[in-house]
Amino acid sequence: MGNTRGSAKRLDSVAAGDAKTPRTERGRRTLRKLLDAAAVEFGEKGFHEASVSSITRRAGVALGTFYTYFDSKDALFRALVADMSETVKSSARSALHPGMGALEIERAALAAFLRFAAEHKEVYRIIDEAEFVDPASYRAHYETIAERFTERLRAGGASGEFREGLGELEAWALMGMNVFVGLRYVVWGAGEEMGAEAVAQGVNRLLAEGIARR
Amino acid sequence: MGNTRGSAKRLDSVAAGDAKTPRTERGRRTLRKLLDAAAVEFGEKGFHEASVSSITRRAGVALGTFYTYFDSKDALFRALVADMSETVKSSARSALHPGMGALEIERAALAAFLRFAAEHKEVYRIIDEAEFVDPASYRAHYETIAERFTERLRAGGASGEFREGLGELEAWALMGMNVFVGLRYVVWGAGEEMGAEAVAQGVNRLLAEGIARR
DNA sequence: TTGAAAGTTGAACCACCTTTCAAGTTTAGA
DNA sequence: TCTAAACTTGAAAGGTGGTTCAACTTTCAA
Repeated sequence: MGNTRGSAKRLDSVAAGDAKTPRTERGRRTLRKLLDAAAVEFGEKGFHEASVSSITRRAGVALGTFYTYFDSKDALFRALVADMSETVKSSARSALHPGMGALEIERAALAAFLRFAAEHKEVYRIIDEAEFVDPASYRAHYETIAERFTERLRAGGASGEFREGLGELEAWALMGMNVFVGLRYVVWGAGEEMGAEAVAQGVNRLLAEGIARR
Repeated sequence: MGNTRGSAKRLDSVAAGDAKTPRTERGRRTLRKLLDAAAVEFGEKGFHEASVSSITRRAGVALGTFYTYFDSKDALFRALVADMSETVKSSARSALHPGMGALEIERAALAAFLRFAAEHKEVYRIIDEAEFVDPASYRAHYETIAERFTERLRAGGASGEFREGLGELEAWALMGMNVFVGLRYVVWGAGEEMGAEAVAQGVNRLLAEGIARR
């Protein structure tokens, strides 16, 4: 996980949530170390197996320092989920360019999501575990993404590229496809078999044509 | 959760896994009480919040009795996941009748899955949590189901109802659709909005036609 | 009827981990 | 330079809850 640039923005969004805002440069560095260490620790062990002391050890700070920045282990997890949820969304957004066709947009968004997941496998796991540790965030995460899908489906309908009447149901179906192929081919299938582009291509054909013979 | 009939089979499959087989009728009753109580407890609180003492309290037996039947809290969870995974699969199987068209089979399987999920919401949660408590079972569960999907897609291709070349990728995509619409419309959307049949119908049309305008 | 195996009981043990805190160090602005 | 605020430290408090165990009760086959 990169540090030097771009992390400023991330720190903001985290601090806005459950972290206590540091007031010195040194404090910001320590908070960053804790967040990075926590992402690795939660990704490897899951929330309950992860321990605060192991996170601080990884971060190279004393146990007590943790509580300067977070009220609890839960608060850290919430801050991390909020941050990652934001990152996932913006990674998909950044793949979309004006002038793309509606179908092409879906392919590009999935490919971007898969590439992102390949680089940050821990994100998959942490967001999934939010279902049990912080259900409200989990729900909010998927509901927000489903809204994006719904908007794109409606836009495609309006432009005449998609059939009409597509809505929330289809949005959830598409989102589920994307999540599951990501789990299977990116998180589990470590690099072999199909790459992000091939998977996105196959799913896109399914979207375009369905499975029935013409 | 029913007890009197059918539970014999369930007990077998559980005992074959991580539970110690009872040798008397009384023992079988106690094991059943523990399993039923555990399903409720894990469903409500999740694995980590659930406690062995609360499960035994619910079951109306003493704390120590638990360890007559299970080596650990983990072993109980594994036994439950194995049992539920089996139940989910057979509920889909039982919805399929000879003479159905390939597309109709997919609709019926999804509708059956959704009806089952509506009646046993705790199953959804417990299997999902297995990703963190018992990853091997979680993976095995979805891989087995994906195989069924793959077989059905190939059969549909062979009979000329589906296009050819459908395989594992499409199987995971379909499975993901089903799981996510189940989460949204059955587990979260408590009864309102769309019922199982309507959801299955909508998803089926997506499968048949895709989303592109004809 | 009888006794050995199966099952039950719940207090106590114990390992683990989150959280606190008082004392010390560093930072940054005046 | 100086000092108040920010930050760091790690030992220890405090809780939780899984697991053990030895004494006791019930079952069932011979």
